[in-house]
Amino acid sequence: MKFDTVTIKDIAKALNFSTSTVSRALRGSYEISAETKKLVLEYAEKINYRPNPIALSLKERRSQVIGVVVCEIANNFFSQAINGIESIAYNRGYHVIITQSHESAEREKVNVEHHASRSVDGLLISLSCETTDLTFLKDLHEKGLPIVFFDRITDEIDTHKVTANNYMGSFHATEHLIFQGFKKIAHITTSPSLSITNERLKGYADALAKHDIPYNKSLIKYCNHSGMIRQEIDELMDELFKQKTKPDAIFAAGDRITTLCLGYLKRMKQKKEVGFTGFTNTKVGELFDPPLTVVKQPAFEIGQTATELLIQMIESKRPVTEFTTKILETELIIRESSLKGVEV
Amino acid sequence: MKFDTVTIKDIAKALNFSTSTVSRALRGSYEISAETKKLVLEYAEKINYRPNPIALSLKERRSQVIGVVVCEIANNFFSQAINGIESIAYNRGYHVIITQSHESAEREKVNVEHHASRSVDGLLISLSCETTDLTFLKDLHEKGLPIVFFDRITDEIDTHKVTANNYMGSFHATEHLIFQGFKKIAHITTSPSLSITNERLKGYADALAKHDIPYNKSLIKYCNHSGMIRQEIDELMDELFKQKTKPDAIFAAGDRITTLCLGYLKRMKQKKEVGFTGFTNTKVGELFDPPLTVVKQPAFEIGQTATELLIQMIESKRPVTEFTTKILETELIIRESSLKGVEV
DNA sequence: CTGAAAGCGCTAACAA
DNA sequence: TTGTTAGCGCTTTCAG
Repeated sequence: MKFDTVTIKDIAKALNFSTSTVSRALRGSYEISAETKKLVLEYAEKINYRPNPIALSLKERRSQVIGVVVCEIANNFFSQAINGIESIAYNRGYHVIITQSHESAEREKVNVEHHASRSVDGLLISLSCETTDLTFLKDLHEKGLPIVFFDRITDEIDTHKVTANNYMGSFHATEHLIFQGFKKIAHITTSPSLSITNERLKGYADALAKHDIPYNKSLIKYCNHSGMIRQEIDELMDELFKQKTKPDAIFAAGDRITTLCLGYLKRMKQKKEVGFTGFTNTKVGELFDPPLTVVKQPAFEIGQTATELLIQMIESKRPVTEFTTKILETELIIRESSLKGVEV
Repeated sequence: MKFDTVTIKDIAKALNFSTSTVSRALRGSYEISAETKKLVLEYAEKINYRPNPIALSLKERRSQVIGVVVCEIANNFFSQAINGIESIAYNRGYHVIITQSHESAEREKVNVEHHASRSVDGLLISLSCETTDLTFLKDLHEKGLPIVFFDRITDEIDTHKVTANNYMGSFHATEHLIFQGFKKIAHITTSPSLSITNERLKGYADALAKHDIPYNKSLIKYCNHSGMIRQEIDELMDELFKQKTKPDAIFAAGDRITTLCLGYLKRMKQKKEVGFTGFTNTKVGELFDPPLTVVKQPAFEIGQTATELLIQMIESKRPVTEFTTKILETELIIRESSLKGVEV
């Protein structure tokens, strides 16, 4: 607490014990007489004593805090993942504090280092799309800070990772569009620097290949800001619809991108003509016009799994050296936006 | 940092100074020779020294951290408000850490006290709908912790408050429905314990009164969980449509409630018949079927304003005793969902 | 079973 | 200008 809070010292003084005795009584140390323990506990209760976690962190280098860094909480995937994180963490006695990078590499670094310097016990991170230099994370990792990557992961650091099966999610979504008869499927995706981008691109490409549809580079558009900036999407879409091979369907690779693309199509009155599906965890896909076909990620479970792995690392007696990468399956929810020739 | 980090002591040892000299040099104290300062600064840079904020907090009782407590980040209003908060805070050199109460009074208390005990410099809070006992906040406030309430505020604590003009927002929305010819306007709202609930209810009631429409209690439904639980909404809606006075329009008072009500109407195939408007900051209202009429709150600005006031309190030399309550105007965005007799 | 004392990293009052 | 010392709240050897 910040202001004139009761400390262990106050208890000691009032009860005429030493601070160490009080400390021991409070932590339920066995080497203390039942009577003293009772006395201390009761008095502490009475004056509403609360241990100071800052002092504890300084001493113990433990905080019972898990730091989370995501690009943006105003994103259905991440807010759901965070709920998964909290659901596990709180049950295991950890606090969760959340920070946003806003897709800025610099902000991400600042957040991570701030977490570390405030002694979080572990870090859960999904990388920003601007991030290229991972040394700040490597350093922390080498110093022994438990880190689990989720969603946007990296090969450069050897630790636990949890992500959706982006490859298969993308493959199925693309194949679904192909089954519907679409032939010129554009893929609007996130920054090429991200793991998810490549996984999804590969799924898309493999689905095309399987069905002998030529892979047309001009139908692939990267958003370097992953949908943070509307103008970027508008420009990409403009290009897309101005070039000679115009798409007959769009497959968007992210929550924000999906919404922005839809907005664009709506404004251009193309919503009904162009087949559409996207990676998004929105809960209101069925309320859209037309109802939205989506690739839904198990966001909550991803958050949970990442947190379980992290806590496992944190609480492990000896350094963990065996790491897993968990891949959770996505779900393709088919609604009208991807059905060919259906008028609502 | 957590593990074998360089401390001021290391620098002192290496350079053969005392720790205090190093400390002073680092903080740019004037009472230090230019040469020493240069030496220290350079060495610190070289070995990548980072001050330990935990130690600082313990000592200084300052942390350059602002704690935020909201019920839920998976809510357009709150995620936008948080972006407003961060936009100001980071420019002023504060870190922002976010926690969620999930509308649980207990969790809220835990989060608040955790923030306080980790020495946040100030607190930004929007109350959970379950909260009735505010003593934990009063205590902290009396001890001098700067607190600013936003959105869901309270009369019980005298401090700065920032909220939308819920009364007028609600009044205009209701009047708009009346202008459209709706006569049996149901109001689905949040928990009666919340400030916003009453403000919105009053706006609704006054709009009815102004147009001589009887206020019918059976058309008012409270969600005690503010839309966290779908079943609650479904039951309310069932009741609403089973009673003798069935609503011809619905006015929903929150982001989650809005979506859940819409989902219900959709499933009941009532979407086109029943007029609809709701408080929500969704960015995709126009993509809905039908496009959604909304009361939009200046969430970003609310976050910004609250943060400015908070930092002002934090940095004020003497205790602030004059408090303001800022009320920011909402915006009614009219789309088809509230237009009578329009078929899309 | 309990107390004294040191120390986590840092700052600041006091001395020199 | 610099060093010494105490102390923020707590835990933990080491003695008793």
